[in-house]
Amino acid sequence: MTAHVSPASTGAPDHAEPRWLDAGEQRAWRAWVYSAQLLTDRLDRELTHATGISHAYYEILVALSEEPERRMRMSELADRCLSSRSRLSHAVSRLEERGWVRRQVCPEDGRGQLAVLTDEGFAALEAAAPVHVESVRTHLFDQLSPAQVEAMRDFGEALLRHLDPTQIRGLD
Amino acid sequence: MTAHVSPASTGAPDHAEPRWLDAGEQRAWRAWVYSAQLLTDRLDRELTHATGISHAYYEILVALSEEPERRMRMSELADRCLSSRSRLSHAVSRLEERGWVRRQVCPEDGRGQLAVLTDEGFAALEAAAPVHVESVRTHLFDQLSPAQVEAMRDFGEALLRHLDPTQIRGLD
DNA sequence: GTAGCGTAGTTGAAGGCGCAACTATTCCGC
DNA sequence: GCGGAATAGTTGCGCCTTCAACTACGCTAC
Repeated sequence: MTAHVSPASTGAPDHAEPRWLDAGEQRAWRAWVYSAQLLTDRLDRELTHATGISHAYYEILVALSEEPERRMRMSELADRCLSSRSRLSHAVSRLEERGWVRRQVCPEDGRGQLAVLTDEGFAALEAAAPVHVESVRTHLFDQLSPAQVEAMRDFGEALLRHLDPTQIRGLD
Repeated sequence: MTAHVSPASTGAPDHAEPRWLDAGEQRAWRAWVYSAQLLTDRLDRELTHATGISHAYYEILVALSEEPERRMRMSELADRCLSSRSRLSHAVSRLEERGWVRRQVCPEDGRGQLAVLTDEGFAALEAAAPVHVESVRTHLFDQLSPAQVEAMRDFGEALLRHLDPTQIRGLD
């Protein structure tokens, strides 16, 4: 997967010999990729089928629901949801069609837009939340020892510090 | 994220009170979701931009390259790549257009198809592999202590046992 | 041998997403 | 206060993925 079309050369390197993975690393890597993909797929699928809300949309609703007035600037929301501006804009348009979010020009900045969670949107979120938490319990926490949960957190936070230091806050 | 539209009730449950996450679980969960998404996005992006091969396509090429004759039944390949049949079928069509894979009817079963990696496909994979392994090193292994790598493996394998026991083999 | 069922794989339509181009507004220096 | 650069957000297009319908072949029983 990361070391199969491999070495054989040890002579003059083009750009330095790639740092191939050894067997142990390979195994750890595959365990990570597979489990991450299977878990995200599973959670998304269960949520979508039970509630009609994809995980991506769910996260938007959650982010808005956590704000004081249930409203948020588009770009802040995009950052919070690890989404591109474009993607968020498309998504908010769909959520508007469902009547769960509406847009509102930002008073302080005429360029800006606020996404506002409607009561219907909040209700949809309330209905979906128990389904989601149950999936997360079943497929994640119930499968791990407390020590593994702790390891997962450390590990996740280590990656986060590298990949996006700004996201470290907000881990309530 | 999983416990914000929350309790307040403790009386007669509709279907039993949801098992909300406590603060520690919440934090571990968020660290996991964010890091998993950021890492997969980053790896996919770097690979795609540097080589024109998405991570999904890369995995198909890798799977084929690991087979004795660089060929594999479509459904087996789909399982190996955690892909639906449909998705794989579409993807193989695109890879055929690039001349990296070709289809071949399966001799033993007239219903079946074999996906075969061409020499051009193998060459493309050889070119992409060093880029990919470097990304994985930089964004994953370089950020973790040996103990964390081990924890990641245990943790990933625990989830795998639950989510898809058939994938446990193949972690070379 | 053929009816009926199960399996393998493909296809087309619909929706999600990234990218690049675009509009609208604000900020800054003068 | 005005011109140009920077910022906020949207939009259209194309690719990817899903879902459901479909074709084609194999298997079993009668």
